[in-house]
Amino acid sequence: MDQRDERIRKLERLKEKKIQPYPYNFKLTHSTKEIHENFDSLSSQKERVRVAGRILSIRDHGRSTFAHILGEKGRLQIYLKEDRLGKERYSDIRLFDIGDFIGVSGEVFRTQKGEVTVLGEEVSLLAKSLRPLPEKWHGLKDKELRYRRRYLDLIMNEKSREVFRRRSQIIQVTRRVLENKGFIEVETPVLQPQYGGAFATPFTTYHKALDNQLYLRIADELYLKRLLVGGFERVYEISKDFRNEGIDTHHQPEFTQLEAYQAYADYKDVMNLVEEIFLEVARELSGEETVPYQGKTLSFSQPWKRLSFFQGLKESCGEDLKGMNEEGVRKVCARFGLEVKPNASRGKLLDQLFSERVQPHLIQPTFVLDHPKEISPLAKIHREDKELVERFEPVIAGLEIGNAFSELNDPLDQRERFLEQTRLREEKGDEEAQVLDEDFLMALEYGMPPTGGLGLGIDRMVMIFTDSPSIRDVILFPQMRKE
RNA sequence: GGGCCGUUAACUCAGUCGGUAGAGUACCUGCCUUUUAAGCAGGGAGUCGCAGGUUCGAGUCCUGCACGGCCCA
Repeated sequence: MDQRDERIRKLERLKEKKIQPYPYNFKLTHSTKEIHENFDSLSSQKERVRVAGRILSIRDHGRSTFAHILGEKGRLQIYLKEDRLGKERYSDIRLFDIGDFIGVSGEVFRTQKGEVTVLGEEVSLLAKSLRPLPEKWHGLKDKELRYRRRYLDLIMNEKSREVFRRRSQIIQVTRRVLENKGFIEVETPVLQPQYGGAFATPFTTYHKALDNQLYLRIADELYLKRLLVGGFERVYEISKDFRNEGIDTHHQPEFTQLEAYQAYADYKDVMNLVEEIFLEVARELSGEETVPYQGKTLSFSQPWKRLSFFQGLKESCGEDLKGMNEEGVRKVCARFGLEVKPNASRGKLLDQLFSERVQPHLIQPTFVLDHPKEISPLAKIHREDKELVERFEPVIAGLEIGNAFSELNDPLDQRERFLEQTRLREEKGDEEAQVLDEDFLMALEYGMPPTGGLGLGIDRMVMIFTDSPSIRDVILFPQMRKE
């Protein structure tokens, strides 16, 4: 008989004793944390409290029993004695198991060793658990189990609970910064007849009634810009995007992104916004402007370092690649031993070179700016250099955290850029090349104000602020292969 | 995609040279009314990831596969 069978046997015995194993509610007076925080007044006034939680451990001493329960805000010890509960009720608790939810009422006291404890006058079963929890001392370590059965990870690992509390806080502070600046939160389609706004392979799906192929969005960008055409001046959306790509420590096919668009602003204004968001989050979470990450100390004090794309390459490669043609860039890649695709365009090669040679060394928060035009089809031409665009990517701890532009609002130029993408798709077989979107172009032709736009990868941001080495650690239910 | 490592009881892990499958926690029975990984005594618990192969004999050696982790691309 395994432990599950044993618990089902107890369930039967509970029913024989007319004890409902799954009652409907329980009125609480305090959380487990509040019992600890208000212990002095609760004990001096002999106040009767009602608390609830999951049993984590049981220490049976015959006619008395200690147990720890786990509430959302932490552990609390309870003490049950035969002379308090009565013989009959006390015998009931032998049918309780680690993992069960119980409710307890009684007064608080401190044990001889000083631990805050609730002395139970009444105890009731709130939900019977049929499966044993992982071991109390070592907890749940197996990463696969932690991801696949996240609920067990959350029960057993306080650190994991803390990551997801912080995730909520990070998003909350980000929203607050935007709301304080007058941004409004909007929602745009997840199911799109035409995907766009990023270089990525989409997931496709099908709508029966419309008899349409639809795509899960890879970005919110093109819809949010339509809202700028529509007259909203500050909009943002925090939502899931979907990219049909591989999975590794920095990528998940389903991830959360913030996108924000501000009319009459350019990319320099957006840099200030990014600095402000990160600084606020850092202050809120740690009370400081620095954050530890994987053994390093990151400083979010303003202003961040600024490094132009080609300057970074020049320092790394020892020569200026700005005017260099595709063949030349390919030679540089070869010189540094990069494995490049034979059909990669000049832009792709430059991008790969930067990602592999420069980006990993950018530990402190850095804006990489002024990218080549050909890898930035939605960004406006740089006001001082027609080969570049006004774009930046925030890089922290070698991780690309986002992407931002002075948004391209010249509809004729935008059409040209889309056509260039189409050429890359056809001539170079670039499957991630962007798709010409007539409906979006039409919107632009009605006129979009000058706009600064931002995309921020929320999951990676949470990694930074929770000192997590893998994106899987900050997503509650990461995608896994089926078992 | 490539390399390395892992998969043994519900959990955390041992398992030597190929020779009867182990420990701690958890579970069950008994004792114990302020314990702290409570304690004491006794007991039950396994598709050794899956499929082949070598062998008198495989958790252990070989091959393939699955899942996971780390590193590289």
